[in-house]
This record gives sequence, C-alpha cells and structure tokens, in this order.
Amino acid sequence: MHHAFKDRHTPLYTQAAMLLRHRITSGVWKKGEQLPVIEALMAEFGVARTTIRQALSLLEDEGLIQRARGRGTFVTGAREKPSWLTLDTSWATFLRTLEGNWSKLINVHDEIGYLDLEPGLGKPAAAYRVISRIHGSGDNAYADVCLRLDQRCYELAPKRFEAEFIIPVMESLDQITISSARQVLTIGVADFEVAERLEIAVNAPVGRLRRVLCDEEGTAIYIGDITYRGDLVRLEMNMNR
Amino acid sequence: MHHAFKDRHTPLYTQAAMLLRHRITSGVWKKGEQLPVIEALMAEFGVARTTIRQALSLLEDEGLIQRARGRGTFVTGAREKPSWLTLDTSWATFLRTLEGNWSKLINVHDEIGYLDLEPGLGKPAAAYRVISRIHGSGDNAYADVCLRLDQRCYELAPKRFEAEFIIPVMESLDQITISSARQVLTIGVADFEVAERLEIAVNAPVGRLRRVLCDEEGTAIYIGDITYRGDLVRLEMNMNR
DNA sequence: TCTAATAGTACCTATTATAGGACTTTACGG
DNA sequence: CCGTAAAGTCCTATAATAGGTACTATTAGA
Repeated sequence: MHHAFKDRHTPLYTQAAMLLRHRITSGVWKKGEQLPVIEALMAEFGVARTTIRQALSLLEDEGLIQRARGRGTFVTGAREKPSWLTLDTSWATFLRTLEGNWSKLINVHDEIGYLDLEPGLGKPAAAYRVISRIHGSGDNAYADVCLRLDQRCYELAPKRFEAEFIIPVMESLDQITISSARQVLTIGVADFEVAERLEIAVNAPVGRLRRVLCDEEGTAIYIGDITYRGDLVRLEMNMNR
Repeated sequence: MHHAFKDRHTPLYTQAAMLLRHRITSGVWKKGEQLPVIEALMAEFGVARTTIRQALSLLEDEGLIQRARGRGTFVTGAREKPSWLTLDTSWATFLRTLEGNWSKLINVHDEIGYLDLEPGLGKPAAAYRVISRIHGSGDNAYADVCLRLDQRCYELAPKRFEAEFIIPVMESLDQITISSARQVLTIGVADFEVAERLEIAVNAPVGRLRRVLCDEEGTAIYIGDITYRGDLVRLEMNMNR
C-alpha cells in the first residue's frame, strides 16, 4: 500500500487515479510516453490489478491516457482546456472586460438594516436594493452574483440597473461618485445553489470575491458578492508599483 | 434517492462532509451554533440518515462539531482555524504583509531554457535559479512556492535570496529594477505534492498565483508560482481607480 | 509462425458503503 | 411526569470496492 494512500474515506482506485493524474500533469510522464505496466504499478502501489485498472479507466475517460492491449498504456495529454476567461481587477480594464458578456437577472428585493460588512471596507447604507444575477460569456455562466446597491443610487436609474452591468451604469451617472473600491477574494467550494446556477459540481472549487465601492463619506454604496467558477475564470492583477 | 453530489468515485458521505466542513470553516455556521437536524440535512442533501451521520462523524473526529443526543449537533471550533491571513496584492502593502511570516527552503536548482511563459507576461531569461519554498505564518504553512529568479539577479546576493523573502531583497538591490509586475490567479485543488507540503487534503481548494516581474527590457527576472491554501488565505485587492 | 509483452476478461470471495425503516435513548421545558 | 425534539441503534437488502487467480486476446518483433 503506497504511503500516499492514507485517506480512508476515498476509494483506493480514486486515490491511485489522483496520483497517476498528478504524475502526468506535472510532467513526470510526457505525452506519448508509456506508463509502467499494470504489474509494475500493482507492485509500486501495493494494490490489486482491479484497483489499477479502475484508476486507469478513470484517466482514460478523461482522455489523459489511452490503453492498448498487447502494447501498453500511453499518455495522450491533458484534455484541451477551454481557454480561460480572464477578468482584470484593475478599474480601467475591468470595465472593458465586461463588454461582450451577458447577464441574467435572477431576483430583486429590498433590504433594510444590512450590517454584515467588515470594518475597514466601509459603513453600510440605510437601505439596499439586492440584485441576484448570473454573469456569462458565450455559452457559459461564469459567475453567480449577489449585489447590494444603495437604494438611493438604485432610484436614479432603476430600469438600467436591472438590465445592465451595475458598475458601468454607476460610472455613467453624474450623481454617483465612487471614491474607493476594495475587493477581498477567498477560495472555497460550490454549495448547492451556486452549483446549480453555474452548472458545476457541488464541492467544485470556486473563488469568492467581495467587492465594496464607497462614496466620499465612506458609505458602501455597492456591495457585491461574486462567486467565480474555478474551472473557467482567472483573475489578472497588476501590482501597480 | 436523487442527490446533487456528482462525483461517482468518492463516497457520498465524504462529499457531504466536505461541504459541511466548508460551511463551518467559511463562517456560514458560527462557533456555538446548531447545525440543522439530521432530518433536515437528509432532505437538503438528498441522502440517507446513515450518510449524514457518517459525514458528521468525520467532522466530529476532526473536532469541528460536537453531537449531543436529544439536543442537536453544534459547531465547536475546537480545531478553530486561525483568522484569515490577508495578503494584499498592491505593491506597497504587499511587502508589508510579508513581515512576520516565515519561509522554509525545500529545494534549489538551476534551469536553462525555460519557455513556459505566456506571451504578454514577459520574455524568459536565459537561465533561472529555481527556488522551492513553503511560506508560513505562526504555526501554519499557507503557501507552496516555486519561483524562478533570473540567474543574473541571483548572483548579486545568493545567500540573501536563499534565506529571505525574494522580493524585498530584489527591492533592496540597486542593480535590480522592477519595471512591471503582473499576477494571474486561478482556482483549483491541491494535488498530492502540495497537499503534503501544506498539510491539507488532496483536492482541497487552493488559489494558484503566477507572478511575473519584468525589468525594463521586458525580461521576466522573477516568475513565481504560488499555491495558497483556500482555508487560510484571502487576498485583498484595491481597484485603484 | 512463434514468442514475449501486455492489457482484457471472467469468476469468486470478502468487506464496505449506501439506503430505508423502525425503534430506543437522551435532553429539556412545561 | 409528560410531551417534544433530536440523536443513536439496529436490522435488512443492495451496490460498490478490493483482492486473488486464471485464462484469453492483441500486438510487435524475430
């Protein structure tokens, strides 16, 4: 039994597949190269033929390998990943990356007395308009969005705020001044609701971004909670020295 | 029974435990709070009592919850995580957030002919010094780092580069000019190697940051590949409008 | 054609995971 | 003490996992 297979709550064949996958994706075995024969893997991992074959079957289903009776098992390469959707986090380019994307409204309601805002990010407004949406690009939903827009801002252009991307609209309105913009990213997994909305697996890795825009008085006029699909989205950051 | 867990190669109870664990560690359920009763979880997750109880048993073994017959199941936080480690991605504050953290050298070697650099991020240098490290804060390793430092820079202060955080050293050397700094963040899961180094579960969600620092000629004098623990680290970004 | 290499198949046994249902035990408040 | 809330236990049945053994089929090279 290979020392790495220590998780008693995951099947051996799943763990073996993980280790084999890692060796392929990390470059230990190159494309076109033959994997060790089943007998060798059995010996190395200390598991039965069944276990190795099940692991290899998983990898073949993913397109990482191809098995050939009489010849061996060969690395075919990682399945081609769809190209990343890159979202920039600098203000100027961020607005530009929204162009060409679509947005679908899920739900809108009012909220009074929202207090769940971390000190240092801003102070809550008296009332918010809560807008739930999905953002997408092409065929894919890439983000689940729940945002709070200060009711006073919302009332300046309600129809636009429900039909367009929020921040460009805010930018276009003279009565709204965005004085600071901060974001905090955490990394977690998709719960049931997000999984369904973004059409990903429960427990799939996601990025969670809280974005807070404040006016001159330090009032949070926009609080966005955005969940990005880890398999589709990458974030680009300029360090601006 | 219809349930939402899609991974056919991981037991349901393991997947359920993963989701429950995430809800606790991400703050959905606070310390002292009662979890929904078993019947409610059965209904929400679409699984049997046995499956829920097995998932809860895992979490109890980890000290995350305590189960009490007749009363309910409560978040104990006995294995409470240190509060979020916040890393800022703006240059000035980024350097400051490194203070107080520790670094452990894993491996150092030379590399010639590195080409795996995406156009737009910079052009590769002729030779790099590859430094593998773990970064930590207090008792916890929070990042697995594999960085490439242009050999010419490395030779300016080899002992310092192997003992200290790289970027502050680069900043302190007059002969090195950092002209641009870009970062790209993706979200994925920990593979075998990272899991072992950071002492997290294989497949735990992680953030992967590629950071590229270029000199005036556009040569990538530093290429850092940093894997952050999703359960410990959050990244703060200023939008700099 | 033959041999060696290698994966695939078949069959069996044993254990674990999963699921459903019913009943028991414990805790707490009135 | 009683009723309600909630976890714990037990039983049955099916499916999944894992290991072991032996034989078959395919491929490539001499």
